Amino acid sequence: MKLIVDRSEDVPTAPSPYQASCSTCRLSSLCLPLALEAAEIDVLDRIVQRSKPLQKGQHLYRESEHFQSVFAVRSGTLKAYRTTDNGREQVTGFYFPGEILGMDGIGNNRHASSAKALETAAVCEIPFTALETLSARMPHLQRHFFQLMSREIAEDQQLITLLSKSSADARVAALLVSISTRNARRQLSAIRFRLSMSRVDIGNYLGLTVETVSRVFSRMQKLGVLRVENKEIEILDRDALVEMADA
Amino acid sequence: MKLIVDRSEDVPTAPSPYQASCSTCRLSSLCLPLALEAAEIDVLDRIVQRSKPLQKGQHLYRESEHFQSVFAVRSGTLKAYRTTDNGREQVTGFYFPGEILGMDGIGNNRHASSAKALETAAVCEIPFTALETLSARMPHLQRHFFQLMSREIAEDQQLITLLSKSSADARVAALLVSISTRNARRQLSAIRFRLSMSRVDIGNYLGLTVETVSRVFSRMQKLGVLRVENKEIEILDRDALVEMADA
DNA sequence: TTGCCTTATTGACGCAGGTCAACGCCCGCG
DNA sequence: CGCGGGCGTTGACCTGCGTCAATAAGGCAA
Repeated sequence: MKLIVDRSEDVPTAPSPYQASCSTCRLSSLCLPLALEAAEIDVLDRIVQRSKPLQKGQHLYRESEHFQSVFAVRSGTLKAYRTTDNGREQVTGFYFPGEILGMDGIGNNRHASSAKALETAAVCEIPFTALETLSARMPHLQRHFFQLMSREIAEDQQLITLLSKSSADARVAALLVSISTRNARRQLSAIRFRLSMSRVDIGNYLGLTVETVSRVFSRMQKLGVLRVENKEIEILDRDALVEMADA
Repeated sequence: MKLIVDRSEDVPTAPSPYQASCSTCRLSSLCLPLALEAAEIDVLDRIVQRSKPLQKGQHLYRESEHFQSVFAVRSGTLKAYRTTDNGREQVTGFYFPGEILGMDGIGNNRHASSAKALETAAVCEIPFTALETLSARMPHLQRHFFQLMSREIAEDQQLITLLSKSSADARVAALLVSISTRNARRQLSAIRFRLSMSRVDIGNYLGLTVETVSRVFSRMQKLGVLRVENKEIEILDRDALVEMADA
């Protein structure tokens, strides 16, 4: 039996300065530095590790691997997923620049999910023990990290609600609205964007089959709510979409 | 328009020592004190507030109320739920003795859900700012609280998987297994217990209708997996139940 | 105890979305 | 440039669960 996980396709953790610092990062207003003062950011900066970008399909970490760090997305998109006992996959989230992933691993020192790049992606690695030490010294940071985790809980609960109650149309609409909103926060277009995830991933995340996702897209296009061209999405009627999202 | 929330049925927060201390609490091995040393427990003890028990149906807190504290269940059961934009209710969790609730409110200083007693219940209130201050001084406590939040995330993700992929049978089976396991941790019977929640709550939590829940119970009884008598449940074949839970 | 009201069970029926199958279209690779 | 394999779309059919309705069984008040 093979005890060593094959990491040949995974990213090396060798330190190498792919980007200057948190203080010059244009995502600092979304990411961990939020709510920190300049001096504090510098301290945080010293524990953050930047490594070479992940290629599409590469894993950042895998379920049940030893947990060591949380990660901030710098560019690109990642998906988190877990494998169920009966071998199926469940996508638990998509992560865009400025967002933090890996927090589900703190609970018992093992990653509770796997994370994989959906396209070329760069991340910042934040060693957790260092973050803990720093948090004890910097109340702002401690507070902020508690908040980030709490928000992850609240967002998961929203997804639970979506999966528990909503129609296929509502689920797809909710995802599109969510992506649109998150794009806006990053100063990107809220009405025109490229889906970095496949239809399979979307369906998996939303608890639908690929066919249903496809049909919903077609239907929304026919209704004049969306324009869909492969992975390119244009939202033509955002209000209608928001409406559909809680129907 | 009424700006003051009606709290007439809610619990008063007046301090009154309904129970001695964390160090004598028989739940200390499940709850916040876990992983703390005796001296540390005493410090924690001083910030915990114990108030008079909640009656069945009473709210502990309500969605969008100002967030101030997290709570540990001492006895009884509570349910957490949120109200969707279109007015429906979504049960997001059940909380048994030794478990912590309210952590979803940290993110933006408002409770993201409401919590209501399903039967007479006693809770310990842990003011969050005090907990933060203490955490900065006691690394064990900080670590433990990070872990608790992380586990809540991981559990929500499990529920997401359940709702996204599983049949009605699997959902009900998974809930029963979960309750059974949590009972065992509290040294209670893992095979015979009373459901403190209604069929409506179960259905709501699992994304099913009352009728379906009822039918699943009947079916499982016919198969000899369960014995159901109103709220009393006896698990006759735990292995079969576990099997069903991931089918 | 009686009576009322809420909760649970059971049956008949319909439909949203899953399943299966066929086909077209990107896109990466030789 | 042409070929092959994954990805996406569409259609036809099927089924698990929701919906509606009727009845039973608790449980609490008086």
